[in-house]
Amino acid sequence: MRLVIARCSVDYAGRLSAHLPLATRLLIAKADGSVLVHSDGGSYKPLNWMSPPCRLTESEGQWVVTGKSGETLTVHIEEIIAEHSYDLGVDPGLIKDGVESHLQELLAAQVNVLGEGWRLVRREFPTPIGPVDLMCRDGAGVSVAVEIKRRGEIDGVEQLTRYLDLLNRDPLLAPVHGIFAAQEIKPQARVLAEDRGIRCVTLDYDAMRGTDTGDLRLF
Amino acid sequence: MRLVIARCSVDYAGRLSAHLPLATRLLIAKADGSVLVHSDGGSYKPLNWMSPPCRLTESEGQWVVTGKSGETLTVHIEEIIAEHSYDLGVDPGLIKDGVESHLQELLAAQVNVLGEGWRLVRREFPTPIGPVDLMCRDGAGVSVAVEIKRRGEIDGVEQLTRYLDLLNRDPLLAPVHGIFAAQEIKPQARVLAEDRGIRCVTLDYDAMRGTDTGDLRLF
DNA sequence: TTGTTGATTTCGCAA
DNA sequence: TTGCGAAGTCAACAA
Repeated sequence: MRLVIARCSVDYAGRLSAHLPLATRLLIAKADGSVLVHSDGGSYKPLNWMSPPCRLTESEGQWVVTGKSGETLTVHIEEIIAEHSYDLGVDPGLIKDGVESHLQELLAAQVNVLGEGWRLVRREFPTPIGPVDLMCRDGAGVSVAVEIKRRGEIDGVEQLTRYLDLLNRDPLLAPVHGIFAAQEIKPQARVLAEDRGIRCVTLDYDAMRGTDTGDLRLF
Repeated sequence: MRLVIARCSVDYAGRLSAHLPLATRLLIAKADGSVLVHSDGGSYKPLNWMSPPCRLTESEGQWVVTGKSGETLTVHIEEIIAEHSYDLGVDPGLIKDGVESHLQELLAAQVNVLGEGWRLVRREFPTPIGPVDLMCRDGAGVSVAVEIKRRGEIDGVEQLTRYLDLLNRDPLLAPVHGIFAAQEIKPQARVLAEDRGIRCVTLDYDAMRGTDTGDLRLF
């Protein structure tokens, strides 16, 4: 990995065009040929960059990085303030815990929190337009399709609506009710869901993780 | 901006939990307190990070970065291989050209390419659930709502469908037809749109930009 | 290889 | 401040 502090201007030509006026920035050239242009602020996103696969061609006062489909990132270097190079080796990678699939696991093990006497039919219930997160039957034996999101927005309601439209054409299943479950539900999504007769449930990840899952399960 | 090359392990605890085993990495501490942990590969996204606003607390062999809502990024530093510090100043920022709003401008100036005798009623035509990108009338005077996307996916078709449902309740406008226009339309989106009687149009940004009079290429 | 979905998305605009 | 849609989104996973 090469780190260069330089006064530079940058031009990108690809799906869009972008330009950065002359200023002092950090240039990172990674081992795979990718280049990042960072300023001393903003979030983790560089001001400009080229993703791999790509190739860096260096000439006097200019870097040209060419991407697979012809995009180019051109860095005009006015002055190099510092330059360092290090061998980092391959990174062992990130281990995550607490994403949407975990929510699905937890709720699948605790469908009783949706209502008295509910049971899980199956996770990832298949339909021609994709799998329903959870298929349940409520206390009265009525089918309920559950869509689980970390953040509940309109798209999720539309997705569940398409599933329900389809599932309700199956006389063996119909009527199929719907539940939209998320850690956080946006007001517009809630309004749309309830307007369509879909029940909204807010999930508490920490509470679900802490709950003993065995005590109310029915088989 | 501080650049540190170090053998370190990293733990994040926030909306999710994440862990990085011991390895050599680049640590970037920006002026606003944010911290980025980069490896020598991947894309522009760091392995782990903390977005501003946040605060970096340093102690012997350990950085603790605390975010506004209590998330923490903890970097356990085993060995510092190199450390540099630079004053970059404030960046003048990025200038972009070629995004969705430009597509809308271009098509608004060339609605005749959608059909003989078409005219623009207005851009950003207001409805209670948000503005329609373009409202037109075709050669026969029938209203047509146009939704423009850079990438046409199912969400965009759903969005246009909601507009059409609403607009067709207005007897002064009805019947209102729909056009889904994008630089690239996903097959599923095309099928759904055409199933609902919405016409799909693929836009060529370069051709539209190069055209004065509107010989837009339709595929 | 292609397509679809989630994300500690981030970012920008408007109400 | 909040909400919502766009992004050069990226990245993981399935078909």
